[in-house]
Amino acid sequence: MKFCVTTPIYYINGDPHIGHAYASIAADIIARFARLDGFEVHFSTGTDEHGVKVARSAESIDMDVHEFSDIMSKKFRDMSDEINMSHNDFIRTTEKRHEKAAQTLWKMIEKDIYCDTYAGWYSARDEEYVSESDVVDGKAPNGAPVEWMEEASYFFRLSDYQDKLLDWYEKNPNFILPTSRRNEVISFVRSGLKDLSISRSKFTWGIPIPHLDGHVMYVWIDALTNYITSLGYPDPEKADYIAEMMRNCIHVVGKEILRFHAVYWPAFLMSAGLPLPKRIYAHGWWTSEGQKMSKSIGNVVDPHKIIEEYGLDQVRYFLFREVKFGEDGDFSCSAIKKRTSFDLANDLGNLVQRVLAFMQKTGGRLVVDYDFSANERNLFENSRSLVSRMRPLMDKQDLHASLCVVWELIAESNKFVNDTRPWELVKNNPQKLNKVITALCESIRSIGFGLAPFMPDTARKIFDFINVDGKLFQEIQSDFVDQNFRAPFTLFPKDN
RNA sequence: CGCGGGGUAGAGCAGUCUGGUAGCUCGUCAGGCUCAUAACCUGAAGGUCGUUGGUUCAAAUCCUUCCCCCGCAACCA
Repeated sequence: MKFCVTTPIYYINGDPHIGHAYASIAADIIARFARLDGFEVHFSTGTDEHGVKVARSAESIDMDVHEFSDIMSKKFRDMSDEINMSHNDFIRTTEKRHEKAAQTLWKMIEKDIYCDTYAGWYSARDEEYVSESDVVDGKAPNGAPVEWMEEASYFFRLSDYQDKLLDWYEKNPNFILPTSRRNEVISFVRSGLKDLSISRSKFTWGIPIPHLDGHVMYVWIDALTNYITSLGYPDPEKADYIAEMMRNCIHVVGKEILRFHAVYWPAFLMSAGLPLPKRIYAHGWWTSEGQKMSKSIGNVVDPHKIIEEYGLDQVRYFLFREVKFGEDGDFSCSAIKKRTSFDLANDLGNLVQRVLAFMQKTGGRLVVDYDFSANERNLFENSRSLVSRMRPLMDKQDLHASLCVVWELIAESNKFVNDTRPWELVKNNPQKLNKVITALCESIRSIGFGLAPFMPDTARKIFDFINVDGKLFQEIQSDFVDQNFRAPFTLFPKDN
C-alpha cells in the first residue's frame, strides 16, 4: 500500500521560522505513522525559488540569483535535518527535473490556456502589481505611486472548473480539512472563479514557457507542480506509481496558501488528466508570546534556537500538544516549559523511570501466561489497542487528539502503579508483582510506539531500554523477546 | 447590511449540529502514597455559559436584538 505526504515548498525570500518547522514536523509525523503502519511512503519537501522577489533580494545584496538561491535553499535543508525529518526527497524548483515537469504540465493544460491582456495597478518602484482594493489615492499601501498597466499574459480557464471543483468537494467531503477551512473554500468558489493569469513577462527569474519567448510561468503553477516532479513526473514509466501516490497523497499546507492548493491545483490536475490528491490539510499559525510574529518586534521564533534551548523532541511534542492541529496557537517560553516539565518529565519520564528502575532493583520478571486480574488485563488491553485507537484519528490528521490518547495511557499507567502498590507486592506477593510489571511493560512499549511518530528520539530511547526493535506497530502484539532490560536513564532531566 | 470564525470558572479550551443535572488542562486549597525526576494518586473551592427578547415542561445548546474580538476579501509563495 502506497502513501504520500508533502510539506509546502518554502519560499526562500526569508529565513526559516517556526511556521516552516511546524508544517514540516506535521508532515513528518504523518509520514512516520504511515511507515510504522507498513505503508510504502513517499515524503517530499523543498524550496520554491523563482519569482521577482527572490531576484530582487539577490540583486539588493549584489549577488547572483543562483548563488543566492543555493544559500537560502540550504538553510531550509539544514532546518529539515535539524528537526529530524524523514523525507525522501528535497526538491528545488530550480532543478532541471522540475523545469521539465512544469513545462510538461503546461503543455498538458494548454487546451485551457489563452492569451489576453492583464491589466491592473502597477507599482514601478516595487516592480509588482498592487491589488485593486489596496490602492488608495493612486498609491500602494507602502506609499509607492501606481499606474494603470496592461501587458500580454496567458490565462488559465479557471472559470470553467468552478462546477467541477464544487462537484469534487461535494463528493469528497474530507478533501479539505479542517471542515471550517473547507467551508471557506467552497464559499469562495461559489462566489465565482475568474480566469487565472499564469504567465509573467516583466521578469525572467522563472521557468520559461515552452515556445513562448519572453514569458515565464506564474510562480504558483511552477510551485504546485513540485509535488508531481518529486514523484517522477513526467516519466511515462512512472505514470502508475505517480497516479497511485497522488490518490493517496496528503498535502500539508498553511492556511494562507490553502486556496492555491484546494482550488488552483485541483483545477490544473483535472485539466492535465492527472489524479487529484486525497486531501489538503490546512494548519494554523503561531503567534509568539501572544503577539503576531514580526521582524520589527523581534519576536520571530527561530527553530534552531528553541531546539537548542528546549530540545528537539520537546519542541516536536509541544507544537502538536499545545493546540489542536488546524487551529492557531501561541508559542511562549512559559508554555513550553510547563509542557516539558509536567507532561514529559513528570508524567512520561517519571513513569518509565519508576517502572524500569523498580524492575532493576527488585529483579521483577515478565510473565507470559497473561493470567491477569481485571485491572491488570485492563491496562494490558488498553496498551495493545493503543495504536488502533490512534489510527482513525491519524486518518484525519488529528495529531493533537492522537497525542492525547497516548497521554491517557500514560496517566492510566501512573494510576495503576499507585493502585497496585508494587513496593508492597515485592515483600508479600511476588507472583502478583510480576503480573503487575508485565502489564506495565506492555504499556511502556505501546507508549513508545504511540510516541514514535511524534518524538522519534525519545521513542528510540524507550525501545532501547526494553529491547524492542520499534520498526513496525505490529510488534506491539508480540511477546517480549528479551527481558534482560538495561537500567533506564532520565529521559527528560529537570534543570533544578 | 461583503464572507467566515469566536465571546463558557483566575488562564487556556471542550461541550452548541442531535435542547434535559456545566466538563477538561493549568493555577489555588486539602488529603493519600513513598517505587520514582520534590515525581505519582485522590478530593474540594471557583461559572447567572457576551447582551436583549422569544420558542419550550426544559436552552450554553434553537430563533431574535445589540456589543466586543479575530481572519479572509483574488495574482500576496
